Amino acid sequence: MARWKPGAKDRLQEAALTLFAANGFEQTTAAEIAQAVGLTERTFFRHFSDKREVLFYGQASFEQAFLDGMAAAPPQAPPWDLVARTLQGAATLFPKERREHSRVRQRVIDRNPALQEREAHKMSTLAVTLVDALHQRGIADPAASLAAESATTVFGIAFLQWISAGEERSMSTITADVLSELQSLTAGASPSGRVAKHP
Amino acid sequence: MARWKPGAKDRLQEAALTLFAANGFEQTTAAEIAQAVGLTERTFFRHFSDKREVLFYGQASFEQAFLDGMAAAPPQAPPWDLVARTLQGAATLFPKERREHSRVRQRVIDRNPALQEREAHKMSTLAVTLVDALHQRGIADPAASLAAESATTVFGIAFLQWISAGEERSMSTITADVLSELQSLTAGASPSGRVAKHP
DNA sequence: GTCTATAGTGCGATAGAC
DNA sequence: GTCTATCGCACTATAGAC
Repeated sequence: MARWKPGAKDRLQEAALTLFAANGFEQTTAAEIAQAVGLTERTFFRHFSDKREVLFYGQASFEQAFLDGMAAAPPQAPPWDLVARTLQGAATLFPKERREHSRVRQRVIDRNPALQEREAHKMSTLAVTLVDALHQRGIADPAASLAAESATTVFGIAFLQWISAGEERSMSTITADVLSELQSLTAGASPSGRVAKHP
Repeated sequence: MARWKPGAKDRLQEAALTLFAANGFEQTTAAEIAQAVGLTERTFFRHFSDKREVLFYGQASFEQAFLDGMAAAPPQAPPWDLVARTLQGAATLFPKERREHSRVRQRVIDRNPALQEREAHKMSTLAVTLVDALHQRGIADPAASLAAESATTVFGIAFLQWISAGEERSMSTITADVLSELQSLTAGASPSGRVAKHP
């Protein structure tokens, strides 16, 4: 038996989500989270540079899924195709089994502005990563920036739909739908007669 | 003469920007900012709920300019027209005279992740405000969300261009350009032969 | 692992404006 | 007298330095 159980980071993350969901983010101290898994506050901050990060670590593999999707496109693919591919890559991160976990996590974030800030920042960090990848494919600005931001926008809207109550469709189905809605929107008219009709 | 000079909030903001630009955000304490204008740390936090907020207060009037632009559109205007109008409203906030101030502020933000988080959050707050306004015009989701996010995306990209070195065009010219680029992008091909050509 | 600075909060006191 | 801006002090948690 090892002196320390492995996976301290994952256990801290799990305990943190549970405590945040039960008692709220601000009401939970870093020391409490650490104690819950038999570690000290100091160790918590060794794994996570700040308290919020415990809910967001894993950004690298998150971004990689988007990049892998983009990489699956042919070299000369136009930007709009790359957006679609990128979203297909992202969808692989969200299989059915993760839906409930995602809902819990989102509920915690929704109740705390500091966590919303971090989430917004992680999305804009993702956009920067995607812009770089698009530049490397020879896409110039502002097309590259617009494509990258459109991808994160569509992803964000699709994700909220995916975790909404009663939603059954897969993430990849939803991202494709939202993406085509964006295309319709910019063409000057929404599909399904949605334009300017009062509800 | 009054015991307290009026406009303490504005004076704190001005002093904060100067100190942040000179010494960096983290190296500047709230107490230093307060002292610089003859107040105490406690008073600083009475005006600003947290240290970052000193660079972001004024969000309400910022958002109002977007809403005013949207309000100038006819009642049955399609979402895409509303995006364009919203951006025209936003552009009124950025006359030539503000360009240099915006550059200084942005340089401070660019050098600090915590400030980038706040900025990202303020943009997503703006998007929520715009979604509400679109809903009130009878635009349904996901069109409303996509239109709101597209507006903030175009604004953000246009703003960075507006403050870039050597840029002379007005904000409203740039937002219009970026918006039409987005339209071209979603149509499947970028203008000016930019697609998939290596630089 | 310990020590410390800073952010940020709560509450009571004070000093004018009205 | 009321109202509001400020101050002063005690306090906790975060986060980084040593």
